[in-house]
Amino acid sequence: MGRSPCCEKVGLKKGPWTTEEDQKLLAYIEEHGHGSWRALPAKAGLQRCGKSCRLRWTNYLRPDIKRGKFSLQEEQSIIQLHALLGNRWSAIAAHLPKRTDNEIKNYWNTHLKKRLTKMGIDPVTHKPKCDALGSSSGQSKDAAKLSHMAQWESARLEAEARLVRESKLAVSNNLYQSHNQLGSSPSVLTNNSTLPKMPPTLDVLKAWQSSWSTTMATIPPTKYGNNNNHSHANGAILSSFLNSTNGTLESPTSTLNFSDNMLNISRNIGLAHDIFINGVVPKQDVQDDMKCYINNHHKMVIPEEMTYPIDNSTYMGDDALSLPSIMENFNDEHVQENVEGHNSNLINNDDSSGQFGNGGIGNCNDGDIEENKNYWNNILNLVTDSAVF
DNA sequence: AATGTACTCAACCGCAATCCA
DNA sequence: GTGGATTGCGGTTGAGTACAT
Repeated sequence: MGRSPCCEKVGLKKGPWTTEEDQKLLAYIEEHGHGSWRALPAKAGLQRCGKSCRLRWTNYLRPDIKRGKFSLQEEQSIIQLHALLGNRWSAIAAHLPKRTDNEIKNYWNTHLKKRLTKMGIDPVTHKPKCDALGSSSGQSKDAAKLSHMAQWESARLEAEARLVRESKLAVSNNLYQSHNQLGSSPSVLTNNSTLPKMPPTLDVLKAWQSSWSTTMATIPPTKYGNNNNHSHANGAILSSFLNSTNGTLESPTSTLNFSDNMLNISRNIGLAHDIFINGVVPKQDVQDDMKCYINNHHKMVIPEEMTYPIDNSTYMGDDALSLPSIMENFNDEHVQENVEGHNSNLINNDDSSGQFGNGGIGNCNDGDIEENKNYWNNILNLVTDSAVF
């Protein structure tokens, strides 16, 4: 039988869009929003299928799209993210503001892939091609560790990307609602059926929490000590984050509106990320403080002998925030800044982030860390050099 | 100037996931 | 629980352009 076409193809135009078509589509979406792509072309007076309209909008006409040459930093980010995520362009795009997955994919295929190949680096594995056979057992062991780290980081990035997307959705949802409440010009947006659905935030966080537990449980017990303790600790911290919103999200009419909540939660995940992933470890009294807080507020007893997940050599000093102070600082004006900071951690080629070096991911020993650093530095240096010439 | 080749990137295709009645 | 509709995503195509011969 074959697959039925996504829409009636007879008489529908294909190929490049004309400026007139662009204007029609833009005008329609500006006035009505995009509820159903299937019905949109007819309403907008376009001889196109809905899918084509959606694509044109998401990849070209959307106002929040940056076009033009990729910066060196963007290139570096794409290479780093591709090494971790593979061809998951939408996940990569979530970390590159204002760039579409299609654009990144094209740029990778036409520029970066070739450049890496020229450098003798396999664009799929991101390893030097001469190492492709993985000759010695030590190398394959390292490769396995890196692969494990990549998988782990990949899962985290995916959740983070999803959170960012949902946060954006929530913000736009609030904007729509504010817009309507202000009694602006009539719009289809006043029709509830066309409003974006509230994201399943608690589900996301619970999935996140569960992913922490399961992933941490797979990490071998080297510097992390007892894995079970870690998954419990992570679960406890994240439970407290969940419970800090009383187990439910405030309604948009409460003092803390939905998007604020999203930002707060994002921020706390970012802070948890700093603590557990970036290896930022508060000193002992702050750790005790955290345990005490969890105990008092959530009736969860944290065993005294619980080891901190990361080597104390990465102790961050007196500026460390205790969990209670994190909780109590929900509404400060730096929330947005912090969230953005955490989201862009990966983009910064900055060792202080610890993402690719300083004891950041999983159970790296010093050798692994050095190797990772060297690997990335090599790639980035090569990219920088080739970009100059 | 004409022709061939390589490159770019917008757009398409089709599968998979998700939504919803 | 089910099936159709819708949306998201990654792979691929091909028209337009730049460059080489």
